[in-house]
Amino acid sequence: MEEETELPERAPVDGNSYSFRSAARSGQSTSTLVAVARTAGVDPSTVSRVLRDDPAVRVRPSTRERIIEAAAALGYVPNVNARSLVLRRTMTIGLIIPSASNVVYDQIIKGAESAARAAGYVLLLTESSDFGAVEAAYRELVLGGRVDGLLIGSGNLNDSLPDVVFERSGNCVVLNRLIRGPMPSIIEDDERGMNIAVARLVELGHTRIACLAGPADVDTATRRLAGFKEGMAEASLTVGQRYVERAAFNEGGGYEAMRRLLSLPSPPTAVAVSSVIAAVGALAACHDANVVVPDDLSMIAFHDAAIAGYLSPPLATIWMPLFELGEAATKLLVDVINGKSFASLQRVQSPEPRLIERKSLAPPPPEHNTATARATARREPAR
Amino acid sequence: MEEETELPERAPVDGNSYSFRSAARSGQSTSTLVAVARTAGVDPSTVSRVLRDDPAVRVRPSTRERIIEAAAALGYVPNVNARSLVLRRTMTIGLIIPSASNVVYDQIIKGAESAARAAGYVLLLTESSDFGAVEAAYRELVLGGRVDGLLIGSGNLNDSLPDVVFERSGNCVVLNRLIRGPMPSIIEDDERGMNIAVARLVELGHTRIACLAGPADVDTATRRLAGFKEGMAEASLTVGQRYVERAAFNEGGGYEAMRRLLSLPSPPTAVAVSSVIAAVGALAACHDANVVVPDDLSMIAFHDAAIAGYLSPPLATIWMPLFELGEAATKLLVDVINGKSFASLQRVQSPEPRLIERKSLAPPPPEHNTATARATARREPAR
DNA sequence: CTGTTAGCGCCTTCAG
DNA sequence: CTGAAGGCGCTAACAG
Repeated sequence: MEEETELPERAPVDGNSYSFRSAARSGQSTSTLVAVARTAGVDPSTVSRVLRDDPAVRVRPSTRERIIEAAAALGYVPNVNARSLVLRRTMTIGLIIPSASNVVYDQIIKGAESAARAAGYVLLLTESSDFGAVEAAYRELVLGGRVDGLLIGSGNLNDSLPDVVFERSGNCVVLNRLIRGPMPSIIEDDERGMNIAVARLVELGHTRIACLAGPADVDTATRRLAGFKEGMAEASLTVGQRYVERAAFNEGGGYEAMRRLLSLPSPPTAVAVSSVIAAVGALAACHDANVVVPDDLSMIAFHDAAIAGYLSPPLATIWMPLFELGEAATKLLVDVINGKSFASLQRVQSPEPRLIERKSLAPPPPEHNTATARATARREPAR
Repeated sequence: MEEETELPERAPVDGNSYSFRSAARSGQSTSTLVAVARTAGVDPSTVSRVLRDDPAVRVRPSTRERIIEAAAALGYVPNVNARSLVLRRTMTIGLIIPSASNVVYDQIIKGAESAARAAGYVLLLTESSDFGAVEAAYRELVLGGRVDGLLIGSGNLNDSLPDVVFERSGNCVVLNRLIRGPMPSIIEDDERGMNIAVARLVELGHTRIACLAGPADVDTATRRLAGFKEGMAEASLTVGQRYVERAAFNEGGGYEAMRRLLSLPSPPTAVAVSSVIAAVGALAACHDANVVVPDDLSMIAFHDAAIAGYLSPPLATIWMPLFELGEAATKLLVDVINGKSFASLQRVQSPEPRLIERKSLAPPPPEHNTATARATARREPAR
């Protein structure tokens, strides 16, 4: 079955230096509207109208055909810059996110791309994490006329949105972030998701439930924590003294925070983790401390991802409608761009968050077992 | 320590419908070159020259200052469409990749972005996995004049590169893929990386070494497999009958392939996995089959990523210069765009691939132990 | 129904 | 050293 596609075993490297200068060197299509018009024997404006399916024109079929043929023959592709210049719109939407390699943003991107395409727009992705970059992006992209609007998925609450953006405050939608001010913003029901997680842990019989929350300056983290507390209150449970840990949304953050929770005099029997990636680290901390999930500790994480099903044990998660968030944000932005009215704040409520049950969930261990396990755990050396 | 940033406990949703139409509705800066020229009392062309630091101009300082001030006061941002139209270059590079949420492409993107910025370009990211999309992207982006060139990181060997792209064959660089034809292409030394992995396993005393390779139509997978065989040959080891598994580069692929390897009559004592993500699945398969890594089986994966350090056990990897690949590809493309000569095929050779040692590596188990473990393993139920 | 004209905002020869 | 003029490729009123 080893059908190797033929390839030099070790391809020649840095060989033969070419220096071909392609015809289309400047990167632009060589044939223009006038070229097409000439070969079709009509006026450029007619070509423009026909090629754009301008409804306000009814050329005779033979002419239309001639034009289409000429365009095809010349490989004509309209120049978007010229078009944007006169139309004053680029049919491009900018999306600025902290990091593309993130299961969360991946789904958001796909949703945004889908909605953009449906509305006739293309997406221009930019990575950057702080609002300083947002300002730069706003200038370069929106003010520079490169895009018609901007989806902003970066930045945190403590940063203030750049003045330029606020002053003009047009053509922007903030995504997955709650922002004060006139700018429309669209988020998920993070509280609801966390409610569901806590409710499940309560249902299993847990009372000593911890929350491995995200950083204090990220509002999704704050809203998830609020949902956690809400869920605990609804179950008439108190949130333990040191049962709320703030940590970065990455493996290292989850690892360290989990270590702190496990070293508590009276550690939790369940933990709701604010992010799948942090949960990977949290699981690692459990392994290192000989704490068995779910026997000693139940774990559930916010946001579902393929990897969750392949951890040890497979990790229960809360699925959130991230694709739909990307879609909704894009639709909202398109409305903004077109001057339609819109709600200043929206939550994506459907499909509903749902629990993905996996093996990391179990009833709490009998009391004495737990104490013993933890005593052992605390003596384990650090990683 | 719970410094919650103030927020409505549950913010009002879908409330007050705005319909403000911002001043900059069309998304473009309102102030133009002529506006700046008027308020500065000079000619537009002078403003243009000063603002671009045209070396062929020495205005008197006072004039220059007046211009700069006027531009700042009006918040002037040049319109890139107009500029591109006349310059015939957009200073934008398109990057087309299968999926952004991939630790591999993440690093490539960051490298490309860095090099692009350094050369005065911005990156336009597009996600799509097949060459059909590449064709569409080439038309829309390159021929449409939206970008000056295209970095192509998608597609596989069995697809043929679209005719348009081949005919024009300008302003494109293929990245992480080996392509026949005139188009420049830049890759990593995948063979070398795999050599290192095999060498380490051999050094530990393994002889029954398997390769969990990627799909046959992806050339990186094929090159890694070639490196595997090369490494085995160098150690005078034979590659076992069924010791080469082809699987998708994802968790599920790794899981299934590993299951097949473990169910072999005489299973391997070590496995080199072609991708970290597949390795996550492979590890899960081991857990499910009660095969202990590294006691029963050593594992090493191609490409390093943060998550590798937080798996159970932490997974040894081969680090590859992916950031540098992105950088190099971008520099190459910039050369192509500028008509400079370039090598048709390049390999990124520095920094060198290196082994990241982690706990998934150990000497092979004593012979009889292994047999027993495997007999047990085969009786385990499927996940 | 089709051609004519006038720009969109900017850069770049040219004169002055 | 600065202003004037033309045009990049396209679309959108206008005429005809």
